[in-house]
Amino acid sequence: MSAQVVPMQEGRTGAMCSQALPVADLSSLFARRPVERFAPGQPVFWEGDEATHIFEVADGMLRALRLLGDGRRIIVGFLRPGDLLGVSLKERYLYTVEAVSAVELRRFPRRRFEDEVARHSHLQQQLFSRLRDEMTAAQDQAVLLSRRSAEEKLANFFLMMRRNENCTRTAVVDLPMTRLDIADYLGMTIETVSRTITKLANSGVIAPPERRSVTVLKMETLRSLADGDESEHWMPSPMPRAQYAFASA
Amino acid sequence: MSAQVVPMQEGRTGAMCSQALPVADLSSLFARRPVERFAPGQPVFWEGDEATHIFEVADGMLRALRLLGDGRRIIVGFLRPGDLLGVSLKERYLYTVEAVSAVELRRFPRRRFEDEVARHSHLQQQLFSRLRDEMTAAQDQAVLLSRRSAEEKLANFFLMMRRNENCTRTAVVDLPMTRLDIADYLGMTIETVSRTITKLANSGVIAPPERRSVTVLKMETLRSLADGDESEHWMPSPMPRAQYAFASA
DNA sequence: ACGATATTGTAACAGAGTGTAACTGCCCTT
DNA sequence: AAGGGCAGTTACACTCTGTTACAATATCGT
Repeated sequence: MSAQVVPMQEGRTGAMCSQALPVADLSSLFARRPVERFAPGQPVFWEGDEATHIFEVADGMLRALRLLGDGRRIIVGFLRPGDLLGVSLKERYLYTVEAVSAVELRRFPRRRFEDEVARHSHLQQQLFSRLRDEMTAAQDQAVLLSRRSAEEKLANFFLMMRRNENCTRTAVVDLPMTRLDIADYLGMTIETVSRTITKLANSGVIAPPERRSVTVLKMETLRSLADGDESEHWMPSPMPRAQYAFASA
Repeated sequence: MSAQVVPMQEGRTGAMCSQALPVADLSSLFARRPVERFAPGQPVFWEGDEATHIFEVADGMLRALRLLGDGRRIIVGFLRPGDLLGVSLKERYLYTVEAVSAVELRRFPRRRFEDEVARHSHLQQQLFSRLRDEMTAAQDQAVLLSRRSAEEKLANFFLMMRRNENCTRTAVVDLPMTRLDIADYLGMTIETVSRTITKLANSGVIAPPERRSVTVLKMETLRSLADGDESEHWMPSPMPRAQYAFASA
């Protein structure tokens, strides 16, 4: 997930990590910047603020959220180390970002960031790639929100949060955020989150609820609950298909 | 809306529309391409197909959709003249695109498109701008889907579809798509769509339901129903705000 | 023009999810 | 150790939406 905010995935794949070259990749832009620390709950910037900086998450987790007029809150994504904040934005930030756990960030001036990117085509590629990932994540979230039951939503959520973790049959998934955060991300209420977690625990898919983590007991069952989406992760597609059209009606 | 698919907005704003310069803007790449026609219901490409071309909508309306394993269908956006299809994609298209009404498209090979964009920085700017719009739209859709009632969703939908139209107090909004399309876009069922439209008609906000259009009688009321989002379209933001952080806990 | 089919509208019912509120457990303060 | 505050859970009544079924209407093909 890390919806709106450019997941890293590949990032620096190890190896040539020295800063020999001036700008090896997007992350290296941030490498020499000082670390800024944010306490849990503390805001980094607000929706509507002038977008002066791009941030890279060095450590911890953050939430990106939007507020509706009547106070309803929507979390559009959670951010983790390696993610960038603020790339996809125009003159103003689209959402508020707050620290969930203790967070370390590095910031880079937006103008200079754009200059650097414009100057180096390989950075451009990377940026486009990140934007595409971000788009995909945003779309996936839309799909998740539109046509899925509480159980499916949570199953998906646990799997998304499991990213990084080893893919064993059982796993402990870290949940630094509160139930309210989860609810606002999945478009439900904290009560439904609680009830559903309890239900999953009763059916033995996960261990009895802990405060800040979930222990998955039956990974496969969880996967099947989460499924429905991902329909089938796209094999070449066997059938030939009409591609061009004849005008009619 | 036009969710995932890069709304145009500015596009060619009239004036210097001749193709004097080699590549004035993104649209001009498509200008000399032959028009392809698609009949209503006809697919342009499928989710998972290799992304070989970028398309520009010349006329008509299309829907971009994704299918879930169990047959559930999610429409991630509707496309209108000036919109581009396929820009945000990786090697494969993320969604299926089908014609809603009779459609005219122009296509451009993706490789060449990317070359052109990489070569001209002003095209890059435009492409980034479109991607940002697309992101915003995707996020707005997520917000719409997550925390809104049937009535709010439809009110929003009508307003989105009214784009272009003159902003008078009453207006006829074209709805080329079926109720099922609307339902799958808003994450509800056709019955709920029907009921809600009837309700809006009974309360005098819109005229009695017509098949392929809606006549808005009380634009302001519709706006207030749709509101809640858009919280306040961002005035400079009055209060000073802590921006940096002290580590703690 | 006519009938078949698809789309849309209406109604009754069931179920999932919500909201309120009470209750538990935990952590922190005093 | 007692008290307050907060996050989380649970229970219950209620609401909204989905489901199912059927009627009405439009669309299409012959």
